[in-house]
Amino acid sequence: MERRTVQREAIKQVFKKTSRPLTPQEILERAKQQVPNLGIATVYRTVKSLSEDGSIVPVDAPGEPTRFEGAGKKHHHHFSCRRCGRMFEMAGCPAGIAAMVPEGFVMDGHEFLVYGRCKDCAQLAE
Amino acid sequence: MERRTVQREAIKQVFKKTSRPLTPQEILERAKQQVPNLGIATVYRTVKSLSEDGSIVPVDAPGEPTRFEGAGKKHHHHFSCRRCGRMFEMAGCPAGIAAMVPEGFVMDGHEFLVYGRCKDCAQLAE
DNA sequence: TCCTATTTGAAAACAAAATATCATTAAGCG
DNA sequence: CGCTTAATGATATTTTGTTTTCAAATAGGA
Repeated sequence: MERRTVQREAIKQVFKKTSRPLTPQEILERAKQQVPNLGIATVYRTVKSLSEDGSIVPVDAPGEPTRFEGAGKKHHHHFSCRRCGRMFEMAGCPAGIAAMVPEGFVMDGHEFLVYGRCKDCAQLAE
Repeated sequence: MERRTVQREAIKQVFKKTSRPLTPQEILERAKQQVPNLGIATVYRTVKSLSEDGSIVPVDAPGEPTRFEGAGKKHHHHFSCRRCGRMFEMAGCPAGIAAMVPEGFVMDGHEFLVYGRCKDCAQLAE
């Protein structure tokens, strides 16, 4: 059976407290506040099992490590900040997607990613 | 000065003949038809210089190697086939993007990727 | 044609994310 | 409280894409 450990609980808490998708490293940093000597291997193991049981979902972006966010959210997309590298949730979905699909092609999913500066970074000069 | 070699010319030809984005491996396979013992290192080197002089542009997708396509096309997006792994060009752009960006965030680009079956693969059973 | 600097191909090296290994720790049932 | 075994942490290993190295080949000016 799966044992309840402080490490696993700490990682679950991180997802409860954060709505934006997190990389394994970000998860590690946050969970370490509860379990200081937590190892990255445990993060990867836990993230894998949470992902398999469906409580979190992977969010992939080009050239970046896979991030994870809590499952069960409404369909949404993401904003990737070019300065701080963090990813944020964006409500809604653009229109007219189906019309773009070429004749004969069958769509079964889509991904939309906006790049720019997040609220914090937009105010900074450089 | 930059020398004109059969390898470089063969790689340039590949981009002239193909409109969809190609991975370095795909470029290698195609260019090998002209230059049989072409090496992958030369493909990477050439792709890098063509990319720097602006004649081709990188196309990134999550979890996949960077692809490249000829520059100077109209704004467009891509379709990624889940079965054969090839990526295709899709004309147009969805509407209502700006409205999705949260208050205070500044957008400077976006990426849109549709997944499914390409025309060839849509007809196949499995 | 000769010469030199650039380019090439093969293989080694590198980078970064993810997974595996293994001795140690500890969850939780009896 | 013991005991068994899953979970952990540190580290090694794997994986995959890309870059570097270096001897050999070659473009192209003299």
